[in-house]
Amino acid sequence: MTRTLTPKGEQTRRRIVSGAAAELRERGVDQVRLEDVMARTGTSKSQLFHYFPDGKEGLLLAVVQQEADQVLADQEPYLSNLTSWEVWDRWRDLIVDRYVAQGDQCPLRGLLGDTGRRAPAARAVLTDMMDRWQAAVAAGIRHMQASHEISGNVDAARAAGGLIAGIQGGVLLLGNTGRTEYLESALDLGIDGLKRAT
Amino acid sequence: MTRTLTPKGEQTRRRIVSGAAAELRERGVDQVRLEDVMARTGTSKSQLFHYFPDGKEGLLLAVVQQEADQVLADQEPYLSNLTSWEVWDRWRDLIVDRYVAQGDQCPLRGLLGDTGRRAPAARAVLTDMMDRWQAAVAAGIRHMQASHEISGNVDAARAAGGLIAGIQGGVLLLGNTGRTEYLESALDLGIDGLKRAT
DNA sequence: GCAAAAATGGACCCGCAAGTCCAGTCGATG
DNA sequence: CATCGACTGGACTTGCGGGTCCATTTTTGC
Repeated sequence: MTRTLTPKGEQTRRRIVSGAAAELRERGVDQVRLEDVMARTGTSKSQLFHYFPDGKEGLLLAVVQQEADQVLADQEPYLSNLTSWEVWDRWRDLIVDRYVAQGDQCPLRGLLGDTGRRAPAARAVLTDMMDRWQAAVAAGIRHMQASHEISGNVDAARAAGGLIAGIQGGVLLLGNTGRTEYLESALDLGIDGLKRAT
Repeated sequence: MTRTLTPKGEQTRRRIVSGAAAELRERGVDQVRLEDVMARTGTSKSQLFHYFPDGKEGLLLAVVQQEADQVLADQEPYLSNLTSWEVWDRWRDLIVDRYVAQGDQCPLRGLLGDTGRRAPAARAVLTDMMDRWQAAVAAGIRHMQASHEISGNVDAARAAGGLIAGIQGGVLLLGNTGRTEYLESALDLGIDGLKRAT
């Protein structure tokens, strides 16, 4: 992939990616111009195309890859240790806090809209992230089932999917309406439902 | 608003709006070109600007207004009569069927993404729709509470918001991954939770 | 220290799509 | 049947923004 990159080149490349990520957060996917990235990172157009021969799409992909990992990492250490209701509640609060603080600055949201139809590669990265996310939550549910705190009748993977859908929708509506209740309530409804599952 | 429109003009205007709506479904908000609408509706650019002096944005707004109402209308007669668990279940199935059939052709999804940041008017129409949607679901919850089939402890408006968030997220993920489980499970998790609420 | 390759600057090209303009036609109304 | 305003056609303008090119400077490896 990267054929020959000197230390200096690698540094510049990183600067471009993180600058593009910031620009993406502020302006949204289909509003970012290469010129914006250039201005913010102090680079020229030829540098952009030097490091990302596929142009905007390639740059976008690099950013998405980085940000997708970040989304999951931001949920630690709770996400990987959903082994008691206390942790579940902390996880819930962490998500709410994170997205409320972030507001409508989600760098990935644009890709989930129909902008992503044009960027299949970026979309694939996101689907992969969703899978990992769902798997982590499902593992938590199974753990709670092992300790008989969630009914064994619950389909862990499916319930995890429902919970994640609620989070996605909640974040989406948070960005559009500015109201946090959607996200909060979706999480509460889902988690409370699991607690009381028969 | 409409100053003088002869019957013929009104017909043309309608043809443009519905053609634009179809184009919107197929290509997505930020991919629709005026030229596409012209081709589909057999109109010229001057006609577009004759009926929509504000250009693309105005046209878009007209379409969104129409489609937003449609979203709610499509959920009838159940949405307005969530007075028994049987109706709730039918409503649930209707939503799943509708969006599965629709696939990723949701004309509004694009607006909910960050494309909507540029179109505040269109976004306002959507927020209004969400409010009406939430109010209808909340009314259903309150009705079930009156007949003691949902606990009085449940905050109806809040729970309705959570449910809608789940639907939104489910539809979003359906469009991206092609999997229906997110939407189905979000609805099940939410409705089952209401059934068992203490 | 010297080729070769990588890194950089910036001018240029090009296509696309929104929006403008004006000339011309149709249709309602007196 | 005359006239005015709504309606239509289509050429033209304009600006934006992604992508290309080449000359120049800097770094690397021998």
